[in-house]
Amino acid sequence: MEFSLRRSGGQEGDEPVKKEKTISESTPPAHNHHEAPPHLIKQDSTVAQVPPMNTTDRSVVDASGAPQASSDKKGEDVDELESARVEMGEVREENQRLKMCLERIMKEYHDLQMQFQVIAQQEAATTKSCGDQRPTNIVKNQEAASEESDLVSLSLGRVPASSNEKSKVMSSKPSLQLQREEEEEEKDLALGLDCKFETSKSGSTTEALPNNNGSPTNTSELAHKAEEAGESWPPSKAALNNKSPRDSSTDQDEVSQQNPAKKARVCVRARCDTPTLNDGCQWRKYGQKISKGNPCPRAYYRCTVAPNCPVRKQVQRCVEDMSVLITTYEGNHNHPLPLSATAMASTTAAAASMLLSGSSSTSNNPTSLLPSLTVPAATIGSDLPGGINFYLSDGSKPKQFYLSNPALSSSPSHPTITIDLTSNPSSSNYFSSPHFNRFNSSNYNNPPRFPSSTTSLSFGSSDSNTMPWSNNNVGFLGYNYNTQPYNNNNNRNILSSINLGRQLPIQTPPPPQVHQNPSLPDTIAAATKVITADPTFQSALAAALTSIIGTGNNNNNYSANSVSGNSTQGVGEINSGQKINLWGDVFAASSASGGSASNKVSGCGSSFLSKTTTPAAGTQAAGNSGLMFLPPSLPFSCSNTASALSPADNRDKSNS
DNA sequence: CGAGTTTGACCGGCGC
DNA sequence: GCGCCGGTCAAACTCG
Repeated sequence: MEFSLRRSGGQEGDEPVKKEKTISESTPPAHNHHEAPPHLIKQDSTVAQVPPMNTTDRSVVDASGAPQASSDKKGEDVDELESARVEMGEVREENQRLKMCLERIMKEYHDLQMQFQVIAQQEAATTKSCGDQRPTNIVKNQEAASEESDLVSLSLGRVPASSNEKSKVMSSKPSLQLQREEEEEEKDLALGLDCKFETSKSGSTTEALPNNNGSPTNTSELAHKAEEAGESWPPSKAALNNKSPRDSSTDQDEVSQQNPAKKARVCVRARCDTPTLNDGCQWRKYGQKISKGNPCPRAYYRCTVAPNCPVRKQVQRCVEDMSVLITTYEGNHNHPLPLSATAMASTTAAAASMLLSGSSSTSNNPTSLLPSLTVPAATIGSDLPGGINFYLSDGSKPKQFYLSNPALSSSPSHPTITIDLTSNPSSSNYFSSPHFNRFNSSNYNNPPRFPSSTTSLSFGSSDSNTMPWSNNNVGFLGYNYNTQPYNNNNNRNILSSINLGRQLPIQTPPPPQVHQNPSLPDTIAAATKVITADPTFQSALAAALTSIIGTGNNNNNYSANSVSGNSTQGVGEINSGQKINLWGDVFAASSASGGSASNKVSGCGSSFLSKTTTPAAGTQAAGNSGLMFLPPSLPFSCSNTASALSPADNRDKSNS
């Protein structure tokens, strides 16, 4: 609770965060000590360090104040003093327990880090022994290992030291200093998600990729690219501020040349009866137009949280289903986000990053534009549609969203990734439904450029019946390349049927239990391996997943666990699915404090999309695979406060 | 009165 | 070169 409040305060800016941190470190509320569950390691650790002083101070005050009180209150003061001493003793005991707990966790963290280094070294040695036959793979393995160590930063915007440095620091620093450092990281986290893709500064990932032209390929650079793209969005704005619109000289030209694939967009489709999705941000409408092919007007909004925020969004009703609201986000926020906005912002940022990573790291091959889902050339022209289809189900309430293949974008200058939250139950045969073609295009008004090329990634229940395109019953996670070169047997194992885009050779042996209908735990475990193989995809996936199911119940164990903000060390390092876990934690924490703000209007977000996996299912998922499926509720809701864009509101301007 | 919205005009990219 | 269209601007307007 208190952690969330501090994070919330952190949204106001850097200085308030620092001040609040300082205050919190020096004089934490005494009651916090009792409210915090024991597993809130960091929070408790902070408290554990200081409260003795606090309580001591209080006892001092009592002791010093008592003699000065009137004599008729002396007995009362003595009683208070006694009770305070008892309480102080209890607090000290609890502090000791918390200290021990912290030390134990730190030790475990350190041990795990050492083990990881050993494994990484062994793996590197093994791959080196293979010679230079497949340097790309080796490099990618190392990169994967490196990135794995940077999962936290990739997910949460931390900029940690390398694992070695970190371990050194961890082992050498006093616990209090360590905690302060961790809180600094928390502050970084709280300061927004703009830097969430910043990775280790070791630079190991950049040189690792053999890829091409020096174009950025790792997540960090891609994110930077996305950010640059976002910030470079308002050329006219910049022109207005600095120069005449016609004076499009050096700077912008350079930027545009350096970012040919700029203006990535993330399109969110959600069923919503209210004019706009309340995604937590503040938006100002600056225009409205009728777009071709859709009688519903398209409204243009810009983010007003910060004066110069480049983020824009477009809101438009779906022409085929007026209940579906299509919100397209473009650009990255350059300011701390309200907690209620972090989920959507991180989702879109991750998706945009994913998008740009592909478009920037590859050539003109449209099918390779999908960064983490590189389509084998053989799939071009196949009958499979392109895109990532996330299909979440608790067995009875399937949720589905679709990340269109940006390579299929009909507007190359605006690669778009679509997150479909409409969860259309009628689209049981999703790819064959009329909706698909609509989603498949980056602009649903336009036909897809490559309607027949396809990749698909599906997340669904183990019930294959709920996975319309799953033709080999891969179960919980299916990602099928029927034409994948090394996947001649679709039923071989899940890894062989999944390619997360790097064309990695199958590094891990098939899961021990491989059969046509793998049991759910096995499938989840396999899926986890696959997911964890690609940090970029993890980010996008985790963000998207948590956007749907990762927030909501503020009084659950998940959010409480997330409050620590440091679960990466307690859980993430152990769990191969730490990234998703982290995102879930973040969003849970986010919703815990900011949900009330964003949910002041109950709209489609909660009413339509709050179908959930049961806590038990989430627990099972977390336990088996590290995928912490948090109790759901969408981080955004529909807002009635925004300007109307209802189907009836067709005061269409025909001003073009 | 300030913030936000509406709406006609304008601009630039793109296809023909 | 021209027209279409998406996107943005900015004055007028509305609202609290």
